Amino acid sequence: MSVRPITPGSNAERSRVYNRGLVLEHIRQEGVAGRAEIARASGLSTQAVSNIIAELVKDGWVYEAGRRAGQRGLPAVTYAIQGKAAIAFGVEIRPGALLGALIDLEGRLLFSDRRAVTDAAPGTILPLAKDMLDRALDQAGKGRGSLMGAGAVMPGPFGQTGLSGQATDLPGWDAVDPVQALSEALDVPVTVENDANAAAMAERVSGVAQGLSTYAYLYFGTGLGLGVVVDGEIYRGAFGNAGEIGHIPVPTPQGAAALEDVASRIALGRILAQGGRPGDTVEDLARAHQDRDPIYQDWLDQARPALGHAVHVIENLFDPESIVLGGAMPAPILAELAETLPLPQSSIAHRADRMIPRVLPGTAGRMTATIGAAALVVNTHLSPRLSLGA
Amino acid sequence: MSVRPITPGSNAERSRVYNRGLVLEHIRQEGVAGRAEIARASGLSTQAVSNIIAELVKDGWVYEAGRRAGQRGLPAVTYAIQGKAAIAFGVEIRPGALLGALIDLEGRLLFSDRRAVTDAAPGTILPLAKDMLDRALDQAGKGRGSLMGAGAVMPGPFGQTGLSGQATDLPGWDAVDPVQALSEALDVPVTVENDANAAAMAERVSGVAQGLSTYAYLYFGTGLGLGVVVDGEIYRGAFGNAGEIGHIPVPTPQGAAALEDVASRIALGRILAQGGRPGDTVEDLARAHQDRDPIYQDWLDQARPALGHAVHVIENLFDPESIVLGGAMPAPILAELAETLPLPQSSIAHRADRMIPRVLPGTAGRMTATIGAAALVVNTHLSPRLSLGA
DNA sequence: ATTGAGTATTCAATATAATTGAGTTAATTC
DNA sequence: GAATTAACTCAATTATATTGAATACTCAAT
Repeated sequence: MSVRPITPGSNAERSRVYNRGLVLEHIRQEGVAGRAEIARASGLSTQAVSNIIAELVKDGWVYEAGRRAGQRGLPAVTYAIQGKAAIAFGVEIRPGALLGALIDLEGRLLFSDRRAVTDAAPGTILPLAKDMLDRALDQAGKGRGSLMGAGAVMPGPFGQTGLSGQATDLPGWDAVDPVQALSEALDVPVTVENDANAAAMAERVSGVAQGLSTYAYLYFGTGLGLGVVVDGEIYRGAFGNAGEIGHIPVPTPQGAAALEDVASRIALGRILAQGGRPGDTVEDLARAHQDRDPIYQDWLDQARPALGHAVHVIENLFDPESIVLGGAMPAPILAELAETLPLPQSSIAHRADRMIPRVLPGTAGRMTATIGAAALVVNTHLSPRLSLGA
Repeated sequence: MSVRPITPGSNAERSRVYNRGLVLEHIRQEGVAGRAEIARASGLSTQAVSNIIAELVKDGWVYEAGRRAGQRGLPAVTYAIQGKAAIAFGVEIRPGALLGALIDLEGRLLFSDRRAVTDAAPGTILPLAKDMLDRALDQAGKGRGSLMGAGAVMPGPFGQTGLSGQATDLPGWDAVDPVQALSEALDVPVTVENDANAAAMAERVSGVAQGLSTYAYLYFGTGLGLGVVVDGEIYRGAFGNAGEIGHIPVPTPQGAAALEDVASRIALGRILAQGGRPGDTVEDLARAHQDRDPIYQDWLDQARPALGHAVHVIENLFDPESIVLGGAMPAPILAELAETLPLPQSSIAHRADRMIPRVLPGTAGRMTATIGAAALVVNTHLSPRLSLGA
């Protein structure tokens, strides 16, 4: 607020970055594309597209992918993205562990690792992260030249606007600017995000949301988070804290309760523990699901209407193309939820001409957010927005 | 979906439009501003800002507003917006009436009118609208040269993406493309929006949201709508139907009910009618409020927690700077609601360092959306986004 | 009063990248 | 085989932003 962020003006160079992103975005969405086709889609002249493509070929980001036949006229030379041309690193910092992942332009996972830590203070984490990046590059056989940057996932809230105020869950990080600390330690530009937003990006770069540009992601992590992607860009709100869906009240037979007290991973783990079953790990939950444990069924019976309510609210307020369910939950549970959620008929999303399912199961597992951290970087290059001054 | 909107590429001319908008936006927010200051805020060179200012002065959009003293160095020449340099027309098409408004760059109302119609079909409305525009220009003493464009408010949903599907509430408009029909009839570029979004813009151009760029607007119209403005731009969602807050379920003592069945203008009118009081017009409601009619009190008792719940959801999902209450409700009722709404403590918006109230009373009255229609046009010129291809 | 530092501004030259228009190539259709 | 259509290239032009040098004005220190 008080510190107004510089809204960057445009000039020739920034236009080029932006237009280059448009070209890449189009190629990615179509798989292969010709120059004239890209020109029509972007409103640029064919000459401009030609120049940009030439630059991209020179940089190795795209390659010639044959000619398109069938039509009249000169067959178009098509181009495709050279995934391995560029890579991005992602780290996830949690109280008990440091996770890392390396992906390429097409979202392929080249490396992943997990290190347990007893102390997540910057002094411990930063050198570990640098180490992990070096090993990742080494193992993937890549040099720093092709590294676009790094993303980091940390428990929020962190002050997007400089005014943090609230304490983070990570001891020792209150006084530290994570972006600066990580940029220096890793020696690359760093983006910091919360888990739900990062996971949402993972789905766009390599997962089930590849064809989508405006969608929501319900993330099962510690609690329940909502990542919203609008036109290929993460929606953060005025203070960077949008998507706090875990605390919204949902109706239950016992009266209103917070969504994440009813429908989260923690909620399931808790009632399993109350019933004398193990419920701490993803595997515990998977077993409860597979055995059709009556306690799991109890959770499902209360989680389903609660999540259905959440879907209703998300659909009516955000009007997304679809809602993805993902995160630290066993894949079969996500699939079951996605298939059997009670979807309100009265929602604006309930339509006959709908092509995409209203709810989609996304990537499951503990690495989702970590991969998402790396996906953040890929996304800025593949669908840039001028307003971000990328 | 199938029809991908052309994401326009950037070039020198579009950059200029965009940068020109940045300059205007800065001047508007500051009241008066010097060139070097604008250059710092926008990242543009002072020379670029100088050129843009020269152009704006030539066009009459800004004027020299004295020199800034007090500092060291050469006193900066400051500039301010010449409100009367450009105007915008807004129309609101309803089943029973046609409303029109003319505002200038600074949001001042130059003309407003209301014509009752028995038939809202295009054949009736279009000539009437043209007539109203001509009279508006005449009465304000303005020529068409200073008219930037027109905005129109209609009952949605209309297919942003070409696929309408759902019937509109306006008979005769199903088969017509409103943008094209109105553009031809009025002979200016036309933007079409729903009432809540338009009203939200009215608040930004001339109302209580002038300093805000990301906020939400709860619009009391027929039912209850939500307009969301993100970074100065209307949030529409993937299919143009975002903000349908009226149908989301809220807890009541009698179980869950749709928000607009509990807290809307219609709901108040209905229970007043059930109690034998008149409740059709805004004046009826104002009287019930002023007399502290027990039926009004009943409505208030159920509307307050329901709206409080809505505020909670909006705050946690959108994280706005503030939420504005406005529309076809008597101003005293809006003020009472804004003051006495139960605001959840658990929301991310509940913070010590907050400068702006969480809930603000906005413009009341039946013309809000009509003025908003005109405000849409002003806003595109005063805070353009390159992605919109303005 | 004089000097120096700091800020705003202008002028002229340069740079970047997009557009335009004419011409070329290669396929399909008639 | 000619006409048509579509993709593409080349060279020239254009729009706009940036850069660097020079100038103007004011406050503060000497």
